[in-house]
Amino acid sequence: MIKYAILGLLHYTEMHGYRIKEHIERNFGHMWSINYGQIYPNLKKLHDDRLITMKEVVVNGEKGPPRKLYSITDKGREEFLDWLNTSPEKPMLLRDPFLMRFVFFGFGDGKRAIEIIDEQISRYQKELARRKKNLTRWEKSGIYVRLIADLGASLNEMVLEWLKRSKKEILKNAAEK
Amino acid sequence: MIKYAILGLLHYTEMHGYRIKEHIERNFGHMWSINYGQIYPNLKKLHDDRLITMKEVVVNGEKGPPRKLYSITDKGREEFLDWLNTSPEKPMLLRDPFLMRFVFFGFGDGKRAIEIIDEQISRYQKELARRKKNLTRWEKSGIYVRLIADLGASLNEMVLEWLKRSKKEILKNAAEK
DNA sequence: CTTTATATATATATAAAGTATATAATATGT
DNA sequence: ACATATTATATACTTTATATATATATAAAG
Repeated sequence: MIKYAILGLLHYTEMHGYRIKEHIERNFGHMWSINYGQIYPNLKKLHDDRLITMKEVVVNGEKGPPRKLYSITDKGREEFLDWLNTSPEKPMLLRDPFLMRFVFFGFGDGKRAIEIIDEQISRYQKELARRKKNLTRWEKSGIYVRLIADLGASLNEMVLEWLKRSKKEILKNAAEK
Repeated sequence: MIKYAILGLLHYTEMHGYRIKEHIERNFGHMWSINYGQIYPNLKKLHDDRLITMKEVVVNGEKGPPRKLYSITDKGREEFLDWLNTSPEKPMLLRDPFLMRFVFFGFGDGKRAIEIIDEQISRYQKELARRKKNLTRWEKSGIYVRLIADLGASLNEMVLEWLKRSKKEILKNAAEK
């Protein structure tokens, strides 16, 4: 799927690997992260498959080694649009190290569980503040990107409320015993 | 992380691979799925590392080849609890093939986008109905498991509302042009 | 004016997660 | 007797994710 994320970005404009990472983190970094170890091998494969082309450029006054600018080809555009029109294969996947622990908190120390929940609450509070502040930034990026940003903020808010409610219930439950 | 999911389940009771998959899909299948290709290699590794023990049993009157019953060892219990007490490394990851397409819908055919959103709406409606019906089933499984089930249903409901709202906004937006 | 730190940029090795498929044993229906 | 479904394990392969190495240029510190 990373393949299509890259093709989608190159659909906007030509880019090099480093810039692609920046964009992904800035744009849909609400919900995921990406890694150079995923980007460069994918770029290589896309290039081998003739879905993108590459030109090496040195930009005067800019830091770092020469950049490899990739552009999407007609073949790439075609394959990207084919993918865009197919129905998504699988439903949402939520693999979260916190939730994973949460289901098993009954086996561990209740006090430590509350501590971890508190950490999570402050993490989500910071994140929500950051998102709400940035919501306006997406207004001009088109309706779909804006709606995704809305979803990100709503999800964040919902989970935060759930965390607070859970903490209360767990404490109440512990007090009753 | 699958390693710890398996250890967590074996913390309840001894199990064989096939049963582990059943349990994972039944218990936290709200949000993920798991695969034999992930379970058996993990069981092998856990056994090599002496975190679980194995005994092969043939249950009379039951179908299939002999089962390999795995139990958690003291060493396994220790490592599991250590993990449970550590702070979760990374925040929630949301890698969804639908959302992935959604951000790029601006590049594609608007009518097809609405079709895919409709598919998604009916998918989420069915799923939400199933979840709400099952919510009571978790009541007896302890507070943490119940709270996770609540979160699953809430997330489902929220995304469904977002899908409906998005559809309206997209149609309105298209009509204005 | 040199060394150190920092930002930019690419690349690769390894590990973990996920998909697809093969194999085997037994119960059950026809 | 034979096809079919269910239970169960196993492995090959692909994709995703982490960790780390390398190179270049600017900026800052001493």
